[in-house]
Amino acid sequence: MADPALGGLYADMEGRLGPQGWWPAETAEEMVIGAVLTQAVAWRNAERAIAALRGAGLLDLAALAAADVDAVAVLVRPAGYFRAKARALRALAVWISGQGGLGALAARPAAAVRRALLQVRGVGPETADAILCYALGQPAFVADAYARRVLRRVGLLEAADAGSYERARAALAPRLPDGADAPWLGELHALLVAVGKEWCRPREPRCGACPARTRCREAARRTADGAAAG
DNA sequence: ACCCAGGGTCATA
DNA sequence: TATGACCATGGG
Repeated sequence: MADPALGGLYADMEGRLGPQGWWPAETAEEMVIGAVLTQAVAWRNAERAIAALRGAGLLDLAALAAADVDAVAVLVRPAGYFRAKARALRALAVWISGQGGLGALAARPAAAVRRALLQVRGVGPETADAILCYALGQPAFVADAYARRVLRRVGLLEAADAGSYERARAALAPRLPDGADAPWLGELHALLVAVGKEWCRPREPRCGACPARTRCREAARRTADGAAAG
């Protein structure tokens, strides 16, 4: 059943932080490309790779599907893991093109599309959910590390559920508010990331909700606690 | 010289 | 199912 606290948390974060404008991409295809490039890397670095692809005329799926993997690898090098990401971009572009493009995928059942996305090498659960939510308009929640950390901190996720992506996703799915659509879930995720970024920083007093050696800032903690109370 | 960042794969138990 | 090694660049 729906958990009213999730809606309250959303409202409070939105009121404090305002619209986050995710996903920062000009087109749905660019969003898909960015989803791969930002894996385990600061968004700043993904942006450099995106700019390089744009400069080479490779910022669309049809072009990537036909491009040489090694040439793509050189371009996306600033995003790290460049060989793996070049291969993933090509595999994803080939698959999506073969399915008739993003428009055709958006019209298919989300669960089936998710399973298929996970078969693409280089696409894991988080990337798949991000694509579903931000590029395909499906009501998918991205239960990434920031979201899990913040939701656990504010008491909306048990520690055991916050430990892994799939556990968190399974625990949250039935509690999403009725009518939680893609724009709402996308904004919820963006807000959770914003709070998480502000909340946990290096070289601050230790925070139990953070990864080892990560420390938290007191002011941001009040923001999160306030959001939990609201 | 570390530690971290908008993950995922693969081998292993 | 769940760990651990590995992938690689850029910023603090």
